Amino acid sequence: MHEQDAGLRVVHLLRAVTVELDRIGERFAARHALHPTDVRALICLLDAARTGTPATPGTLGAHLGLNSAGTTAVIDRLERLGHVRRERDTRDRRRVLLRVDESAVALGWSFFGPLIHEIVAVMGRFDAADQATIEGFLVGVHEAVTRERASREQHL
Amino acid sequence: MHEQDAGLRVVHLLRAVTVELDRIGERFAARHALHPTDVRALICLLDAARTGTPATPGTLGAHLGLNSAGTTAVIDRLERLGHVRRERDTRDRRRVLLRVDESAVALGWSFFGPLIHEIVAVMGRFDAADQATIEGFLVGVHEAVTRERASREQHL
DNA sequence: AACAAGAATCTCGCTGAGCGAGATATTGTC
DNA sequence: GACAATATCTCGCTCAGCGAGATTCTTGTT
Repeated sequence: MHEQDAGLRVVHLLRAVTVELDRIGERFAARHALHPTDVRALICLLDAARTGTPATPGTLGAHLGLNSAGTTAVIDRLERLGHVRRERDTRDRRRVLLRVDESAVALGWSFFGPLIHEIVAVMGRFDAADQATIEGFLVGVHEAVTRERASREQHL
Repeated sequence: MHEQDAGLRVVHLLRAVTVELDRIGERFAARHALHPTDVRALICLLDAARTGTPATPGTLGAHLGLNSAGTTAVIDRLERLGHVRRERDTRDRRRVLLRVDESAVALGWSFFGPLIHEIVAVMGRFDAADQATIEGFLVGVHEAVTRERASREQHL
């Protein structure tokens, strides 16, 4: 069993996991009258809420790769469903702050909860040293993939 | 450092990697006048070609989660760009076989090549035992995630 | 203070991806 | 040969997202 073979298998596995996660996201979207983009937006907003970063249409659009018109449309849809509220920033009154509602948080947990549980269970099969190895590998892959993307965006 | 913390961090890492891979796919699509769906279709067709499975509009549509009309549109676009050819199956003349062109294979390598190289490099930092651990973990995650998706599709 | 330049968001009209319904061609079954 | 099943395609429609520009507010300059 050569290292390179293991590398190729791992690439395939990562891709397969990615595909499955995407599909789950799509299913989830369909079940809640959302579009895949809306789910991505919700995840982004929940992340921001969790880390305390203020979210605005501008930051959201940048994360999603949408222009301002598309971003407005996403927020309109989420607001109509009651997952998000628009609030004028009192400091800089050009800006709009996006507040996620309780329903959005609950929605997020119903999406990620079972997934987190499953993966924590898989991790539970390994001892502490192996867990550290796995985490180190994923950190490495994340860095490598992020670097790859950055270099591709550069010579655009 | 509790196991559960490691589990959560790993979940976040996997999600981050997924997001990055998706973005790379989108960039790649934009650079080659393709839509994200077209890239997914190409990957699907290349996989089929590699494993020798005959690809048809029906199987492709099923993999992509599109209906027949949408599938026809995807194939039209790929055919117009010269990446795919339609060929009537001589056995069952209702069916159309999808043949990927050389250009599509080259396109696939230009997409995956650097990514594979990066990840193989990350794997190279670990010894054989750790590589086996990593692979085992990813297999476990893949199974878990696939099971999750299946159970969600079930009670639809 | 008045004004220009810039920033954040929204509105309008349009293109095109993907859907539903139905048409067309081919195959296996009775 | 009539008929249901299967594979693909056509047509018309909806709506996500884009480009261009309008609107509202802020900041720096004079």
